[in-house]
Amino acid sequence: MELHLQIKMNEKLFLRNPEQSDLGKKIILHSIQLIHKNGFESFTFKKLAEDIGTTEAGIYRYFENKHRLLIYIVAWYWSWLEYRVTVHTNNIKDPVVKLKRVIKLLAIAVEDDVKTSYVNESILHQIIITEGSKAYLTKKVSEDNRDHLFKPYKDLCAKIGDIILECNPKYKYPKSLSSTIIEMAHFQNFFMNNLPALTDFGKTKDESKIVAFLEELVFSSIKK
Amino acid sequence: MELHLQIKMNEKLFLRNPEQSDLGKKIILHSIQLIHKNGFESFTFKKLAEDIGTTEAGIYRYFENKHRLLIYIVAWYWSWLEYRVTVHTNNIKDPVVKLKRVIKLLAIAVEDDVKTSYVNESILHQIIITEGSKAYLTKKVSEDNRDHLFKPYKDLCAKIGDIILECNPKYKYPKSLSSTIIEMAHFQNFFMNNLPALTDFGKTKDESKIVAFLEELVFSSIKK
DNA sequence: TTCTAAATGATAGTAATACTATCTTATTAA
DNA sequence: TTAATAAGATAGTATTACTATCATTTAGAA
Repeated sequence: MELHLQIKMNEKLFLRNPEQSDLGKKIILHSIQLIHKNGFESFTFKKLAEDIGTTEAGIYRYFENKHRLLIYIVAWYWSWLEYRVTVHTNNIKDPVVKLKRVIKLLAIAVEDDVKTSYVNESILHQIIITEGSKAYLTKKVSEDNRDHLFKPYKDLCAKIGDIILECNPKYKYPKSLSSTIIEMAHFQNFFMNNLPALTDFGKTKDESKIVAFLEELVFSSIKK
Repeated sequence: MELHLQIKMNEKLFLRNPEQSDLGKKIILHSIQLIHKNGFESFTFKKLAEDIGTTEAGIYRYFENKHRLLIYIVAWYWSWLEYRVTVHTNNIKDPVVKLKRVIKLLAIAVEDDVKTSYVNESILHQIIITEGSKAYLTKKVSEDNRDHLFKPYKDLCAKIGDIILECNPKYKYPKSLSSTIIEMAHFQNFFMNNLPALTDFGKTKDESKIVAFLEELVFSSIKK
């Protein structure tokens, strides 16, 4: 049996659904590669079009602008991660074990997932680390939020917050701790690889150290 | 007695030192205002020049490009914050009290500091929250780091890390916890004001709740 | 199978951005 | 007083971020 994971995306993220055509899938695939290679700032629809072998106008039929495309990619990532969290915490009773699994899913790089052939999840993870917060760190954040563009992120945050509450129903900051874990899983990774003085992991580039740090941080906070 | 605080900035941050001329100070003052008003993405040297009443070329004599100017502003902010940390933790013996003061300095909005007339510190704080991480979240981060452009941030992180170690010399992650406090002081503020579902502070916009959250996070982690 | 609508390709064009260059005038320090 | 230095004025270029139009291909319904 071959599984195909299809993530339902908010219609406001795009002008034409990129999942429903070859060109659309190419746009996602190649934009992830290009952003990973050169960074979001130097990423343009022109370069993307050349990369794909189509024209700028072709891209604009799918996405209003490159920021919307970034939000799309980021939203896709968070949806996919929430799916993985669901799968990996499913039959587990102990919320502490659940939370440990979640931390690993957040902090450990993934292997490419065959189920979604037009997305390369391992480089996607790298992109989210460097570019993810740019999706919301803008003047338009409230407007975009009103259009529910950040729903996948908020859903994931809520889900992890619930697991935290399962561990300790009296803990006062489940959502803030949840967003802290999510952000720090990525930022500590970025720091480890690029500004190691901001971490205690040196240049080991060993993600399991981030996991250990986050576990200590989280469980000392929420223990009853 | 009138005090004038002069922060010595890394020479590589600029082409011509903006602190040493009227035009330079205007560039800093007005760029902070403009970035605050419209966001970094829509900020251009042309608009800045018009705002000041000079020409684009004039700005380019001080800063290579707008990203360098952002790094300058961010670096200035971290230097200034480290100075404030030094002042406010000076004669304090108890490292726990010190660390609490630091958390407040990080998380509570400042009033404009008369000592540095050409910088508006309160809106600067707002800018750093929204735009601060864009200074290093780029493809050039290693290059910029080699030029020591992030030294003020790293110095502050080290300083807070040392206070953490004073609280508990055996704590294993002083620097990572330090960078976590710094980043979360800002991110939780941004979330509270723009994406409140990611926090437990609602739309109260009450910074003291962020302080309470961070204190609980930090002190439960480092307690012996 | 044919018709029709939708998607794509090809091309052009515009305003703004991100610079660089040059020349002149004002300021200031030796 | 002169000689450097900073600033102002102006111009120009390549790239970016779009929008518009028309032709061609493709896919689905009649």
